Amino acid sequence: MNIGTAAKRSGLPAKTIRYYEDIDLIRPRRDTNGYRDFSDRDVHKLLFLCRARALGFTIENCRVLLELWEDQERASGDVKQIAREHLAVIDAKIADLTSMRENLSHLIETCSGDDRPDCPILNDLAKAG
Amino acid sequence: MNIGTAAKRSGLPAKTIRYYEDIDLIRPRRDTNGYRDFSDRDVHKLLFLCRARALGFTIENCRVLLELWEDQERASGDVKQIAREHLAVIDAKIADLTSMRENLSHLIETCSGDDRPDCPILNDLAKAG
DNA sequence: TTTGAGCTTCCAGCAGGTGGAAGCCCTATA
DNA sequence: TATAGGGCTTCCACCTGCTGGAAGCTCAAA
Repeated sequence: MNIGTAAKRSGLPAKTIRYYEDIDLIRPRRDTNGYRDFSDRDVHKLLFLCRARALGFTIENCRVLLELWEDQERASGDVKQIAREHLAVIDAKIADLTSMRENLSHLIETCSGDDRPDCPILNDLAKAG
Repeated sequence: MNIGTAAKRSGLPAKTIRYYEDIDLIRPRRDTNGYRDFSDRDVHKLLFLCRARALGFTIENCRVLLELWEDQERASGDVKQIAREHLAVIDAKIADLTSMRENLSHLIETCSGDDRPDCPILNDLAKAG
């Protein structure tokens, strides 16, 4: 099938699929006219990539996960290890954002938000270290 | 003062400070030898930027906030508006990450993580749409 | 045959920096 | 006074993960 069909079936934009080929995540065969020709297996891989990316795995994570997926002999422990490391990264990001959120919402609460110039948000950003 | 000193005082790497000059966030004057010469006010701005970035404001947000900070006449409502919009962005990111986290930690829980090949994490990533 | 959609490649750019090379400048020490 | 080092300068490339657009080919329908 052509890239447009593969895009529809996998949920990824054609541009992204070409990019994934560029960085060697997938290797669809080519028709005689030069068009990419995707097999069902290719689409399956693309779906895999789409889901893994939606879970926030990096491209390099995806590359390894895809290899593990294709390796009939792999141990599930290897996959779990990657997933756990990724979970730690997500947790760190959540913690980071939550602390930002608390700081910022506190600042917003203390700001009158009217047309007077005094503003605790700016004051805080500008305060001496 | 030289860029090294400004870097130490502001907590920003010298490279980042040069970049901020490049994109016109700051305009330190120059010594006759071509070296940047930072005033206390410049360092104050850099600290402001450092804090605002740590709160996750984009560079363009920072540009506006810095202008508002320098404008004695500005209304605190303008600042509050930017802050509130940014809070909404943070909340969306937290929601996103939290949902990822839940999916992933569920997958991890169901994975035995031993040396057998059967792995629910990969199965889920690969399942038919 | 012509139109229009879909495909190809390649080049550029987004955010927000970071790394490195080549080369000047300044100071301390031998 | 020569030299070694560290800090400064500019410029260019690279990072992640795409995305947009231009130029040009191919294909199917009218």
